[in-house]
Amino acid sequence: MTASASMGLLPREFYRRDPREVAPGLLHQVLVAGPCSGLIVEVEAYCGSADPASHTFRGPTRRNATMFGPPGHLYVYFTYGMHWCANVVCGDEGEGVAVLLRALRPLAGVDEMWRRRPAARRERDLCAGPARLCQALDLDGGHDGDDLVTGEEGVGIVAGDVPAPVEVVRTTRVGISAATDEPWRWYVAGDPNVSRPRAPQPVGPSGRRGRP
DNA sequence: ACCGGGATGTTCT
DNA sequence: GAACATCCCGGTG
Repeated sequence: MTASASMGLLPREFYRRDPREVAPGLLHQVLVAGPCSGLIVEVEAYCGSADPASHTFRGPTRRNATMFGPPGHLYVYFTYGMHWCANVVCGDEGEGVAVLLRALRPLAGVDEMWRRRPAARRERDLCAGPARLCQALDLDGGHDGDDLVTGEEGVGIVAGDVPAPVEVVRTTRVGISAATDEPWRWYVAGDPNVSRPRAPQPVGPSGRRGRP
């Protein structure tokens, strides 16, 4: 993959915006990684110094260097001692903002995804979750910093030939303990590949869940 | 379906 | 030393 425009790769300017704008715009675009690809159906925005849940909230570190770099690159990080997660760097260089890719609908290379994810039981489990999609598409620290615009390292995002989603749901983000009220998660309504159909409900004083 | 617990190690305070 | 942008498995209804 080397000829960006001819392959329909999204241009640098697409990413050079607030991640809360980019995130919903990524729904129904196609993430390509080597022989595999998937339709993006769930994303979250992380907003740098304005966002206590963002890796870049406290400034530059070794790990988050890519996120402070130019937009349109992949930021891949390791967590929980065993999982990788992939983001798309947004905004301008130095802002430290990005969009986390949380779920895909498998399109191409599905056999390869099954091989890499023996724990999956159904096709919709292959890429339903940020660490699952990285496992399925073989994204790890070796892809941190890869340029999605040139596609030179084999990863890119191309304009989907599927129409924009009919209905998009906006909720709070998943799996964080800070800024839990910010509605910076978007997913395609009704898509079975979404990792969690609902956002987690707040836990009340009784320890019980959900609605009073 | 929904829950709880364990795995596992890097990163930053 | 604590936290962690998670996942999987095995329990119970």
